Amino acid sequence: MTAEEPNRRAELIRSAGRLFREQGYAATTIRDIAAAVGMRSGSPFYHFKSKQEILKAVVLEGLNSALAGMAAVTGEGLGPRETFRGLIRAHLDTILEHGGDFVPVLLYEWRSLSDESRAEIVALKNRYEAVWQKTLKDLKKAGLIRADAKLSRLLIFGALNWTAQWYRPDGALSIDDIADQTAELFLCPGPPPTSRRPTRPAAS
Amino acid sequence: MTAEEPNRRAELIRSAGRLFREQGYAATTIRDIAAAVGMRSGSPFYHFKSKQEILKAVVLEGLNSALAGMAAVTGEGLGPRETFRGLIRAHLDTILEHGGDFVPVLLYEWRSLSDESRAEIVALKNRYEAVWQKTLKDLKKAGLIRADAKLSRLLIFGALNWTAQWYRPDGALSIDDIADQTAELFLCPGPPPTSRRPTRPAAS
DNA sequence: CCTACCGATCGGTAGG
DNA sequence: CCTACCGATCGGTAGG
Repeated sequence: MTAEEPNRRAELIRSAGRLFREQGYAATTIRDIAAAVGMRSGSPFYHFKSKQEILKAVVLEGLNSALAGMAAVTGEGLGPRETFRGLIRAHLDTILEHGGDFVPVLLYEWRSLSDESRAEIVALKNRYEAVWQKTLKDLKKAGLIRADAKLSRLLIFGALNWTAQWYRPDGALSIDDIADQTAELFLCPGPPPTSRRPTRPAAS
Repeated sequence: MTAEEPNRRAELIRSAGRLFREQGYAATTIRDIAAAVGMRSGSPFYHFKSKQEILKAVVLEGLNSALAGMAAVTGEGLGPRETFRGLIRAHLDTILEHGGDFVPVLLYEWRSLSDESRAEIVALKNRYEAVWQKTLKDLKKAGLIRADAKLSRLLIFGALNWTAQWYRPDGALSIDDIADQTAELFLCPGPPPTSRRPTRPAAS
């Protein structure tokens, strides 16, 4: 019995994530969440103090999986170019792979978090963005990226996060396709980092 | 008295747009909207049949202003390169300029629309996207764009729509800056359309 | 457009 | 984790 409790809690988080993503936080009732895991309306409060706590748990789940995916990339000791491509791929995986409801909830229900929850989340979010920012700054310093580092990050995040709205697993584009083309878009043209070619002066 | 009714209705739409954007549709009450324009809770129903109708009106407002901005660009008879840049600028204007609450509501409250409202909206949305798609196809055909036309549109929409989350009028980047750099990102490098240079074969 | 109100639903709790 | 329930709020309406 006690061994099952973490599972029930995890089930609630997973179901809540899906419902929050589909309907939004405010439009999802405790009764919806309870029914999705076969509980009665009062029972989720055995696992969570409030509806807000469920939202926070969902968002934390998304943030932690995003940070884990990121750590797997940065731990490989790759160069900035490969790190960049790996971060894109990891970001898309976190958002798009089956069960990827948590990060979209973070993105689109940010305003529904209580001030206290938001404060707790923001530190993790900053850590995530800081790693991206460092990678982009390195790329910019090496002349491998076209736009400004900070604007690049914001535009990339937008492009990637928006995939949650149109990506279909059975569509024409695989996650890898999207990752590759997004990376190429932001990187300066030219072959892999073997022969580095500095900026060519503009020919008249 | 009768001359003021359209104004009151427009006020309701504007206030509802702001509230929907800030709090989300489900979390905004009729009482919130009424209070924002100095009405009592029952009075908005004199102007709208239901809360859903208010949402539809807000979204239609956003879509129509987006289509108007687009028409102003395409009506100038510009080349594909300039049309592209103009569409980006118009899109950002619609989202970011003061009072730009309507389109973000469309983007983020899409799921809150009733099926009937959604069906009514989707035709306009398709028109908007079709113009973009045609411009991008022309650019691709002319070798002026890097990625695939359809993917380009989806990535651009993502990058542009995401600006609603971070753009600040008093920030370092103007709307023009963002428009310029986004356009340059997607366009093939090279000087303006005077001397067109075809794809250079990859040097070893 | 206001007053007064209704039925339904919702987050949350007590007590087991 | 269920039963039974409460207070509050919400979308919407009647009648003026």
